[in-house]
Amino acid sequence: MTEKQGSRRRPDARARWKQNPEAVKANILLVASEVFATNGLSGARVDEIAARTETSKRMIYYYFGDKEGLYRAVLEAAYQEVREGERELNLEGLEPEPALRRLVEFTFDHHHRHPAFIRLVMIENIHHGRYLSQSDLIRELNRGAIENLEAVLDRGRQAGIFRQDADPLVVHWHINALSFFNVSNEATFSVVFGDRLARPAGQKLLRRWVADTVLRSIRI
Amino acid sequence: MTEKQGSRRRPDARARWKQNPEAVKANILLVASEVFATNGLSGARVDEIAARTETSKRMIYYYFGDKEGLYRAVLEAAYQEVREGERELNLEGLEPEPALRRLVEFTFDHHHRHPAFIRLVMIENIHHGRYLSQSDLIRELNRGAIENLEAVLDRGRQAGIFRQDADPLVVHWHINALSFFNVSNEATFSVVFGDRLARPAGQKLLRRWVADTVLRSIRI
Amino acid sequence: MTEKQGSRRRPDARARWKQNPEAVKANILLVASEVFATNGLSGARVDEIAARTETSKRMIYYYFGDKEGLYRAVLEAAYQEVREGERELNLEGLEPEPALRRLVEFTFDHHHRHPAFIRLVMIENIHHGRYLSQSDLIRELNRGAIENLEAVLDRGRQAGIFRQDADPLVVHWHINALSFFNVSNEATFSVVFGDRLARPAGQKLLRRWVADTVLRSIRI
Amino acid sequence: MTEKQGSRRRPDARARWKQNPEAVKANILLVASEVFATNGLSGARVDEIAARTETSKRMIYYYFGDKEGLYRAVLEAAYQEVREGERELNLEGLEPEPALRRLVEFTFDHHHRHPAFIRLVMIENIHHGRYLSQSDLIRELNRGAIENLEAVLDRGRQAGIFRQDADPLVVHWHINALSFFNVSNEATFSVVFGDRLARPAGQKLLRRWVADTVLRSIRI
DNA sequence: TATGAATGAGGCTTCATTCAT
DNA sequence: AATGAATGAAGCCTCATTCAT
Repeated sequence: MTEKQGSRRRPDARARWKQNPEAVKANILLVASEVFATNGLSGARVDEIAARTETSKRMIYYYFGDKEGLYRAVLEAAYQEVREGERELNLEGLEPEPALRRLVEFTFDHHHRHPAFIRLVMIENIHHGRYLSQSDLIRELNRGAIENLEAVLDRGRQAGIFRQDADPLVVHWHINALSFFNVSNEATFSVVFGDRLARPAGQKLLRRWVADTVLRSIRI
Repeated sequence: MTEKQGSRRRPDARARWKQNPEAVKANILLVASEVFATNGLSGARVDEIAARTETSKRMIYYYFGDKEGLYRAVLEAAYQEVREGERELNLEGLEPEPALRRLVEFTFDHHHRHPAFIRLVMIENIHHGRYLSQSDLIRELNRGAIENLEAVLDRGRQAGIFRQDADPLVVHWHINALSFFNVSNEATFSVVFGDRLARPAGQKLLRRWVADTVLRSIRI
Repeated sequence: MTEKQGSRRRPDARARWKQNPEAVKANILLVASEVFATNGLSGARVDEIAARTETSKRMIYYYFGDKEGLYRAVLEAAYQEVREGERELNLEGLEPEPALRRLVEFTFDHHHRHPAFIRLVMIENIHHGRYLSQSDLIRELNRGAIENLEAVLDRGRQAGIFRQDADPLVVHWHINALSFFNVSNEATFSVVFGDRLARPAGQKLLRRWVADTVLRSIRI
Repeated sequence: MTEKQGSRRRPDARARWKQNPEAVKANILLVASEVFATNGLSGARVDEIAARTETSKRMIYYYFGDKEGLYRAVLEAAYQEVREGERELNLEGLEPEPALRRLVEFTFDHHHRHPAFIRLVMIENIHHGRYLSQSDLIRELNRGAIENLEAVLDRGRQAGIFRQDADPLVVHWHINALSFFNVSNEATFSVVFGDRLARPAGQKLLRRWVADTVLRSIRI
């Protein structure tokens, strides 16, 4: 009697994925994210993605249409995941200076911990932002980032410790430029100038330098 | 008889290239640089490079071995050209602060004017600096950059206006990070946050901000 | 409980098809007929047929076995529909000449009004009549056509106005050749010689020409 | 000495084709013509064409771009070959009636002897003349056909034996319709009505019938 | 030194069909 | 009777590279 259950669902490894579209899609996205981040859009091989997946190449086309569709989905998922991480920051409870320092350090650490995301953004820039511009979702996701920062700057200005002309977009640009470059250009920078800044001590130094620099740039 | 004449009396545009290996190589490099910068290493097509060249596909293989060899040559040529531009700076004649500001502005402008070079570096980072690390030439080229900066910082320190702990490598990193990101991430940044900073007024604002920021970061 | 209600109270458009095998089959045949006529057997896509249907792809296989089975069914249905149209002609009440003229004009008009049928026959000829020859039904359907014509010719012969050697099969061939070609080759003929004969005035001209020609060919 | 020749050109079977673009292209076209005529555009397989060729699949793409490009080339070559056959007719030396009869019989025989061409035209009609309309060459080729016929009709009219209202385009249409249908619909016609008309005696009968019919249709 | 022709390996994608529920 | 998910085989095409002259 209970045997019936057994015959109804094979509990083998493959069957776990089958008939579970969300899991299959998530699995494909995860693998594709790695492969695209490692090899770029034209460098990535659909065959390699499929091979590292729990499912087949055919399902990639079933769910994502074509290679570009998969790349777009990977890009959206990456931005989404990243922005979700930022929600937990809760800068409102801190004084302006500590809040800003925390935001910088968070961004620096975050980019450092997510090189695959950084590489996807680099790749997307190689493609002139063509695929990103096709996504409405991503534009929305990023509005919030500026608003959070603006609130901190406002409080700092009212407290008389931040410059009146501090431009949230410029400060956001500033924080991201340093945090992004730290990861994106690590390879060539290390080849040319040695890896002193890439090693733990160097990263600690840079992290402090970046936070100090940003604060100095808007302090009165 | 008449055939020989025919081959001798063709001083047309194409013929000028032939029998002149250096010119042929330079022409190939110029075209390849554009194509690689636009499409990346795997995205570039040897056929497209050959078609846009004054010579034939066979010559690419003759002079550069294979696609990767051509890419390496393009990379070396790009770094070389860029570093040559920096020689004319002559910071020695200026006071430390103006000298540093000039260096920052020069770097910012330089990167802005050479997006193809920036893109080649981005592409090389996507490839983990693999091809750059094969080039001895490039490592040498860049030592000088640090030395120039170090001299300025030394003078500033001795004049008592720059921090004692100002690290030339970190300052170089800092200047480059901001100037590089400005070009490398223009596409995605504009898609997500609008192109206000990418337009002339925005670039002017950023240029000043970057110079101010760098100076503030090392001023006592 | 509430779920059962949910499934019972859905008398919407789609549900009307369900539980009614004949309607489902007819719907599939209608759609498949259009798609096969437009794209040919190998050019037609099962997915497209399914998508334009009120039901699902699975039902196509359930009712028709495979793509070829569906094509065969479409072919049979098309011939059947066409022959049914011919029943209403009632040539017996007319004198031989008017009867024959009416038959020609009817055929000409009929083919003109049923390009999808013509195209299915063209497609079947591309396939060397392979699928048609598998259908016993179709052979039967067509015997009648000859018999009708033969009766008219007999009456004309006995009246002394039609040639004694008028061969019903040849005359049938003749009528159909002209009426069929008019539709089947319209595209290429228009491309090469212009569409003068394809436009209404041209069709009127051809219709008369065809009827006249056929009559002249068997008149004494 | 003469050995040098031997070492310069390997006279084996494959080498005959190599380095001889026209021969390679002609070989591909010949094979492709058969395969497309047999299977249609979507039914034809590039792999099959390549396999039956003296060269490789790659060369098909080298010379013809893609499957459709090859199909277009086949179509053009087929029309060209057919029209070249018509040049030798020389109707000017004959009296109007014999000239017209000869033209009809020639067309009838010609279509009968070139079923592959007929099938290509059928296939092109299935595709709504889409590829034919892309060819400027083909339109030109066919103008001549009408002019030849017009000259014959003119002479007949002046001799008082042909109808004044005989329209060259309609007569051309008429001749072709019968000759074309004879080949294009042989398969389905035989399936439905038996192959009496398809066998030699039947073809002889039809050939005479067609010529008689056309002459009757324009005789005064 | 130079060129058009040639190529094999592998890339992306689509197809008719079947499975699990 | 019905459906969305799944699939293997095969389709078309492109790539970097080499050959023959």
